[in-house]
Parts: sequence; structure tokens; C-alpha cells
Amino acid sequence: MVTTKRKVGNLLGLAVLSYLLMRPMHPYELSKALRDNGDARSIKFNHGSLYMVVGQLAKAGFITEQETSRDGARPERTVYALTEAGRAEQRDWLRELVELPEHEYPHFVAALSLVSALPPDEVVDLLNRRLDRLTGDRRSTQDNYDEAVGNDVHPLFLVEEEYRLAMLDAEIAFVRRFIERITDPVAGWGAGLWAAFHEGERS
Amino acid sequence: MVTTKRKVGNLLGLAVLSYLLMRPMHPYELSKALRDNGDARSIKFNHGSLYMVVGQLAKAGFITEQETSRDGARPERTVYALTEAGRAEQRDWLRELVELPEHEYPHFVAALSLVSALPPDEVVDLLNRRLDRLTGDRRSTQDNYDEAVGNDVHPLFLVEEEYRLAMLDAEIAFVRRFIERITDPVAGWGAGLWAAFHEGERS
DNA sequence: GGGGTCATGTAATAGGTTACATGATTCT
DNA sequence: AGAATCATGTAACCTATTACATGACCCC
Repeated sequence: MVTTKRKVGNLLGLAVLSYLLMRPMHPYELSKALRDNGDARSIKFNHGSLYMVVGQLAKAGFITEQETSRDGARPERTVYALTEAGRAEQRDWLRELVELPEHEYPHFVAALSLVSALPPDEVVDLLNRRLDRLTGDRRSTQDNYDEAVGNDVHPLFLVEEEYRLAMLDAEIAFVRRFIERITDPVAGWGAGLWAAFHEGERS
Repeated sequence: MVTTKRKVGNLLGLAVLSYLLMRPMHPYELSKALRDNGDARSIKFNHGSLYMVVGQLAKAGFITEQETSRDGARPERTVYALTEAGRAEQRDWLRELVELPEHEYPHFVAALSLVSALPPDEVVDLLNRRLDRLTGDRRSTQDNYDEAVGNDVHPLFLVEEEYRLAMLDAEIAFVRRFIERITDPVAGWGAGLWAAFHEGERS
């Protein structure tokens, strides 16, 4: 079970399986549910991709076309239901996701790995602007969270927002510290070789 | 400059532009450089993708085929050089990356948003296993870092590893706290509705 | 001199995103 | 009645990953 490549890899697929656990649905219903429950903030969602993923899941035997109903004159809707294999796949997949950390490639890591290509004083400016954005994001995430709690949503269903907050706090602290280490007047990296290398380059 | 969709989106492209800043190179050389400098840990690297990206950069006018040399009887190598537009693109792109936080979709966030679909006692097990992996990752990242510092690599070139460490620490703390909140004997989420919902389900 | 693996790339396939289409409902 | 938006999906187009190919060099 250790990362035997899954038939369907897109995490939207896991969300679909998880929702179908409750009851059969048609794709548009899934789409709406995902959007309404705010899962689209946690799993990259895209109208087109949803239909693609549903197709993949069906081909893989995790879901089956259950009926093709027609409500009034609306276009036909194909309702899908979970199969036994689908039920097993969702359990196994979700377990794996909780258990195994994945090596990922956040954009900021890429930025950091190349940051010496910019002159240090400019980097400090950019980091300060980032800090503003980060604190803004943090605030709105927190507001969101508070509002949900106010509406009696159980914190278990908000745990991903708490995680996000924790990560934002950590990044904010890191960026502050990075700025200090560049600008420290006695041992700051910003003077010396790094600056010299970018002599007279600041556009 | 606020996210006017870039002609080339893959971050490998930024790495290529950044390396070509030093001198013209052919793709294989780039490939090797990326691998050797450990940038492949920060930017998703893939032999095939590199050639693709180089093609895209060329089509976009950011780099040009400079010469087609032949060294001994080795296959032909096409050497690429940065254009003025390419130089501008790399500066602008890297700046944007440092300044603007991106909304991303880490796997663990997806897992958390769906975790209530597993029974709480099982979640605790899985989280504990995750904790083991995380501390293992942390240790090896730290070892790596220490070794590089021992080889007199300037910390500026390791700042992305420090970021990774900070994020790992934050995640470790979060997971510990999450476990506590599930298992807390007086107000733990693990008893009550969540458990009841998964009555007799533990496989 | 045969088996790896280094060097160098191209081609086939699968995956994902954007754009297009179309009838129904609702708003003004 | 026309405009916007909901509901529902398909198709075209990019992007990215995997597989295939081939000659040199290196080791035993």
C-alpha cells in the first residue's frame, strides 16, 4: 500500500469518493457541494477537471453510472454511485494521505533557492511586501475561521484552516527572521559579497 | 506586473533562466547543474520536462539557440543563451515569486479537510505514524544542512532548507496538538459524535 | 567485449485547463 | 423582453510525464 501508483491521482478524485460516501450524486451536485463546503479552498477545483476525474473514476471501477434522470426540461444528469472498490479506495487513499508526508514544491521554496540572483536591498523590500500580504492573508483566514465557529461549525471541520494558520504563522516568523539576518548591521549578509556581486544593478 | 499570465509557467523555466544568467549552456548541462546544486529538491525536476521548458522559453523569445557544437563524437549539443527579454523575465518573475504568496494545495490540507471520514482512533494512529516520518524528515534535512555548512556553503544558499525546517517544525507541533485535542480525556473530540458516527467500522 | 551508465535527445501518452455550447430560470 | 446567471456537459488545446532510442565511455 506504500504508494502503489493509484489509478486516479488527482485529489479531486478523493473528494468525489468521499462525497459519494454519503449518497449518490451527479457531477454538478458534487461541484456545488465542493464549492459550498469550502473544500475548494483545500483541493484544487476546476469545473472541467471534475468531469475528467469523474470519468477516470468510472473507468477505474470506483464509481458507476447509476441512473440518468431528467428533471423537467433540464439537461440530462448522470447520477453516480460508489462501488465497493471505490469505498475501499477512498479509505486507503485518505489513510495514506494522513500518514505519509509528501515532498512538495511550494513556490516560495523555489524563490528562496534562487534569491541570491537579486540584490539584497531589493530582496528586503520584496520580503517586507510579502510580510504585508501574509499578515493580510492570516487575518482573513482567521476571520473566516471565527465566523464559522460563530455559526456552530465544529472545529473538527475547520482543522484544515487551523493548519493553514499555523503554517502562515511559521512563514511570517521565518520571513521576519530572514529580513533581520540580511539587514543586521554587524553580521548581516546584505553587506559584503552578496551586495558586491550586484554592484550598481538596482533598477 | 501583478500576475499577467506568464508565457512560460513552469518554475523549471525560472531556474533555467537563472542559470543562463551565468553563462550559455546546453540542456544537459543545465540538467546536471540543477541536479548537482540540489535545486532539484526545491523545484520539481524531470528530464523530459526540462527539454519541454527549454523549447517553450525559446519559442517565447527568452532564450536563443546560440550554437550547435559537437564535442568529439558525442551527440550534438545545442547551446542556449539568454536574450534581453529573458533577462527581464527572470528578474520580474523572481521578484513576483518573492513578493506574492501563492495559494497552494498541499496534500495534507486535503487530508485534513476530509479526515472526519475516518474513525477517530484510526486517525490518531495515522497521525502518530506521520509524526514519526516528520521527525525523520526533519532529522535528515538538518543533517544535510549541517553537512553543507561544514563544507563552508554560505547560509544564504541554504535558506530554502531553513525554511523547510521551519515548516516541518510547525507541522510537527500542529500534529501533536491535533492528537491531543482528539484524545483529551475530558473534552476530546474523539469521543462523542465523531466516534459514534463510525460505530463498529474499524477494519 | 559485454553490461552498465553517461550523454543527449525525441516521441507517445496521459493529464489538466480553457473555451465553447445550449436550454432554463430569474432578475430588472 | 432582454440580460444575467444557473445548470450541464463536451471538445480543443496545452502541459507534463513516461517511454523509447542511440552512440560513447568505462569497468571488469
